[in-house]
Amino acid sequence: MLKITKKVEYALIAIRHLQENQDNLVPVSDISASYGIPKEILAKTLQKLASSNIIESYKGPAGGYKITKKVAKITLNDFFEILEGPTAIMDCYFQDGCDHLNSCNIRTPINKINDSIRNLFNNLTLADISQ
Amino acid sequence: MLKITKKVEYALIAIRHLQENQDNLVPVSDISASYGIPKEILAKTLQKLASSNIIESYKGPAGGYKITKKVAKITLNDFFEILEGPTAIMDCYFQDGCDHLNSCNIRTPINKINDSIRNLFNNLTLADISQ
DNA sequence: ATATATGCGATAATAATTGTCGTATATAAT
DNA sequence: ATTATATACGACAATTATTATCGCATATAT
Ligand code: FES
Ligand code: FES
Repeated sequence: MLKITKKVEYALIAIRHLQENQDNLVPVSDISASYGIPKEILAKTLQKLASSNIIESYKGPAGGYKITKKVAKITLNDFFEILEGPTAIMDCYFQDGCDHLNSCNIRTPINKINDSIRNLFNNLTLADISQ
Repeated sequence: MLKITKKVEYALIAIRHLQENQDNLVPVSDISASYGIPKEILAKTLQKLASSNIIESYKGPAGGYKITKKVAKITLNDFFEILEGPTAIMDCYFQDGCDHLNSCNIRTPINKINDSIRNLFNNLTLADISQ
């Protein structure tokens, strides 16, 4: 439990790689080959990051991806939520219609813990992944 | 991603319930009925907690579970690890033989983040779940 | 034109989680 | 002694989430 997904892992690896190669356009195949990441899954992940303007994409030969300047300002929480939706250790942190809400005796403390975790991820940026 | 399991959710609900009923022995069926938790799965979870001496078990009629005094000192990290094994957002935090170790460019930052999360859970106890 | 690269939806394979069933053991009460 | 209640434990089934693959479309540099 409490695992990040491979999708996020791959994305973080890619972000760091792009940060270390800021001067070049890097195609997906380069990254997937370098780190042994399945190409298609990485491609779709980077597409999502591109549509969120975290990276820029260029099509065609000699095309690829490039990091944007704002990357250093993207928090880990934003990054996670772009790829995986709301960060919550239990669904009922966001979901309003929880069946057990009436009888539930742990909602408040769980939400506090969740706040702490979100706070942690809100105070880290993608720049912190490259150190 | 980053979800706790139902097993842990159920266990936390049970712990809080037992804390609120310290004077009685509470059978699994009471808790499972009160919160709509599948009985068998809760039973096995409480058995694990009993064998770790977090709660005490009494067999036979009028038997059930009872909280121990040391509960307030059990950290959430210990609790999680009893039920789900090592707390790690990625396997390679603990696992030594990661295939990607040579090429991996995010191990150090990921491990730092993991330390922060473990630190968070090490500074909360089961008593904090009952507030 | 052609080769290379991203963009996108559908679907398959795998793994993890969640839940069920059957049986054994202990014990209090009758 | 017998019965009813409760924990203890292992094997298995069902469900869900994650991970990976496939096919086709679009853009663009040469
Ligand atoms: S389980 Fe949803 S509110 Fe507690
Ligand atoms: S993926 Fe295992 S060390 Fe980075």
